[in-house]
Amino acid sequence: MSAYTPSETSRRSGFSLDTLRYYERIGLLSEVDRTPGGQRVFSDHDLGWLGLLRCLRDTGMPINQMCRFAELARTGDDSIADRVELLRAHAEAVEEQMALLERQYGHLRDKIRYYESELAARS
Amino acid sequence: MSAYTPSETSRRSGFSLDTLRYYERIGLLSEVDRTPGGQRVFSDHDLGWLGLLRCLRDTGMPINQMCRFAELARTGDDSIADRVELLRAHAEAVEEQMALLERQYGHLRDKIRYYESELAARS
DNA sequence: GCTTGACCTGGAGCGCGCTCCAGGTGTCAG
DNA sequence: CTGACACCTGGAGCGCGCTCCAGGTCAAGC
Repeated sequence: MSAYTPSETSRRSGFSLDTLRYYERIGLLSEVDRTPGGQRVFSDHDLGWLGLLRCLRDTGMPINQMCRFAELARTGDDSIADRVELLRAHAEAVEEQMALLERQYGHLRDKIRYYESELAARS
Repeated sequence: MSAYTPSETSRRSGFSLDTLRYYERIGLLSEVDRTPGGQRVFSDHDLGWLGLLRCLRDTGMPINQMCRFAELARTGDDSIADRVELLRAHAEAVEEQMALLERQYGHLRDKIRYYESELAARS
């Protein structure tokens, strides 16, 4: 169980220092350990959790939904069923998002091809 | 060359009335035709352009980049090379976005599977 | 002990992309 | 002609997700 400074945690998680503090403030990150002097000390467990948060953020989950997830996680094992349900719903949303993205990416490629042919015709 | 009311244009494009007006205001949508009384009349050409805007928005292009694209489009055929370059750069960004999304979707599925096994073990 | 740089807090501010509002005008069916 | 409803303008406001700031404290190397 290693200990990490705030800046190292920032580097490893990809969240800025301000964002880490913000996440703690809004309850996304619960009660990080402190030195006697009050500076934060992050654990491997915190880093793991941050990794999950990053995954959720990158897949577009809004903050308030992540807060609900965090809240469930704090209530212990009894909430696992609820958590898995939340994640499944999110996974479905992500699937739709990917489908839309791919469809629009196709249109984008079509448009590029069209412009390229215009370009060729003009030269 | 059909004509469309604002509300019909909204319905067809998926942009709200306010958004259509906003887009015109910031130059994303240039000089929409008007009735003698001053109400907007959208053309097939406008709808086509809105379709492109939708494609760009759905793939995450920021507004200011779309404005630059619109500006190029207004300058005529000479800007086609610049436009295609802009679109190609964007397409690359979209590819990265899709790759990240798929990677994180994988992690999400892993997490769900992990929770499910926890759930099974507890029952 | 002193310096330096990382870190602390509470709170204000920001950039984005709309969205809403008030107060007025246009259009069209009956 | 009238009523009802769609639409107009300029400008303010909002929700999100951070980000920045001032003014101070802590920790570690010399």
